[in-house]
Amino acid sequence: MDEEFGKSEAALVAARRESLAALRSRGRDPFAQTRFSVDATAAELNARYGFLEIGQHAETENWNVAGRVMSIRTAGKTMFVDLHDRTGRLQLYVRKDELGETFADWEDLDRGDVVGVSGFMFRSKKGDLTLHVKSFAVLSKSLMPLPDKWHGLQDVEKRYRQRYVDLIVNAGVRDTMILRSKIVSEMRRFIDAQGFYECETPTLLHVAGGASARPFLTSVNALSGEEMQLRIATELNLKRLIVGGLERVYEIGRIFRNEGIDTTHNPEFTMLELYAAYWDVHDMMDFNEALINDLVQVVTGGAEELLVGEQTISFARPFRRVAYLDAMRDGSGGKYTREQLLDPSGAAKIVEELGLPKSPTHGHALDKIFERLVEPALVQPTFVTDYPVIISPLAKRKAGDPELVDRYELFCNRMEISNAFTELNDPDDQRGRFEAQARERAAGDEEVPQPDWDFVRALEYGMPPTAGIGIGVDRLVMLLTNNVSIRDVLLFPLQRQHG
RNA sequence: GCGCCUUUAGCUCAGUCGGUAGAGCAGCGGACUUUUAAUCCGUUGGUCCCGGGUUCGAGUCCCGGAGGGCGCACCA
Repeated sequence: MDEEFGKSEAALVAARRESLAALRSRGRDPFAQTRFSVDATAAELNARYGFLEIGQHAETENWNVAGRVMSIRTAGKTMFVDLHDRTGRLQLYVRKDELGETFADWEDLDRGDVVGVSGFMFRSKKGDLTLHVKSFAVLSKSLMPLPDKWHGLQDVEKRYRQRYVDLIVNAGVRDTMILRSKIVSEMRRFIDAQGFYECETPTLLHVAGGASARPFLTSVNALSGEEMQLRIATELNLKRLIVGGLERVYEIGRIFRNEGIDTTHNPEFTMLELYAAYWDVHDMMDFNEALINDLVQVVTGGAEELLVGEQTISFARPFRRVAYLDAMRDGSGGKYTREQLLDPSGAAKIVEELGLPKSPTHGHALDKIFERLVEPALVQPTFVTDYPVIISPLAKRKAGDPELVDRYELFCNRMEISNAFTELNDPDDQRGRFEAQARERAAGDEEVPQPDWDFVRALEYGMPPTAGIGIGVDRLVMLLTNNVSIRDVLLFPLQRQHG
């Protein structure tokens, strides 16, 4: 029969189909309707029976556990099986003299099959807590061969394209994704405790604004094919809700930017944006510090330090603070002054001196200079404050220093983690800045968003003084889970269609 | 978009100077009533990413292409 398949993967699948047929012939259809009542997880049983000594049994207590068979070790008329569920591993022990004819069903199980087992706990001779199986059900059949039991799945391409296989065999990936879920849920808990409303704003917009990025384009059949864009930020709609009087709002949502893909960028990513009426940028800094500190403690079980790569990063409060222009000055050994940096031709000259590619705009030049001179040193959490207004079109000017705004970015491990400011609520100033953007766009810079004039109208109704923040959730998770690529914290990172 | 690296059995990987494809695991058959990368004996399994070229002969060298990774560019 095997000859009919010829190819080795097909032969492996054929062998599994044969054991499927064998199970069915004995009335054990893995795909039949079966309701198996699970009453314990691997982790629960391992914790609960930690007291058992070698050879000791807890025969009077019966447990029902379900999971995937990940290793089968036969020893004559007994078997040891590793069962994996979402909480971890549990060893099973099976004896032919107890199961009789149904022992044959165990012999037809393959690595990867899903079973439900009932039995009692004991500690084996080698000291492993083990479930002694009294009865069982085959709950699903795995027809595909699994990767190497020891090396797991290493092929990066296959790991991303077939994440389900990666999750089955690579425990670290599962741990990271579960930790991500815990981080996001703790984020919600922390925010909700301060009276914020979680809001859902549209993903499909006529004008994607609130950031500078190329949007994805689509069209709506029900509106005669009207052109629409996927959002590049949630900012403008959340601020409309502040105008509407909700006062404390946030959204943890998917953002889409039609730009490059690399270790810190995926075209769709998750952003937390949060707005609080009657807060200013300093309130937001306190909030930000407390939130990050809390998340670090949740991840570490109470510590305020994280090992990221080779570095230990301390999240003890307060975080370091440095003003944007001061950081540039210090990063250049005192050479580059505020006057030079805030002058478009002065900044262009610095770009040239540093050997950076020529920048199309003053704002772009400042970013490049900052990236070169300051960012590499921002390993410990640092608030960079007092950004120039020219790179902050939605932030309020500093009192007494209108070239700067009340804004900060939080950097950690050389990555931007959050961006926050006191929101611009003067509609005339906002209109002026949008008009300036419209001119840049007309001059050919496609990254600059189209102005959202209705947003100006909303401000004309009166927005309370407000502070807002955006936090890149994926990058924060990278930091908290010690991963260097955004793909390793995304379940399904974008990949080119199969070639 | 550019540069570098990479692609060999289901998985993890070797493959020398260009000489006709290897291992471990998994699978299959067998032994074993406390194993845990179980062990022991036997054994199946290949579009060497794709397409050209050079050569008596290409997994190996050359050209083109595809997928993936990293870096650069882009990403306030």
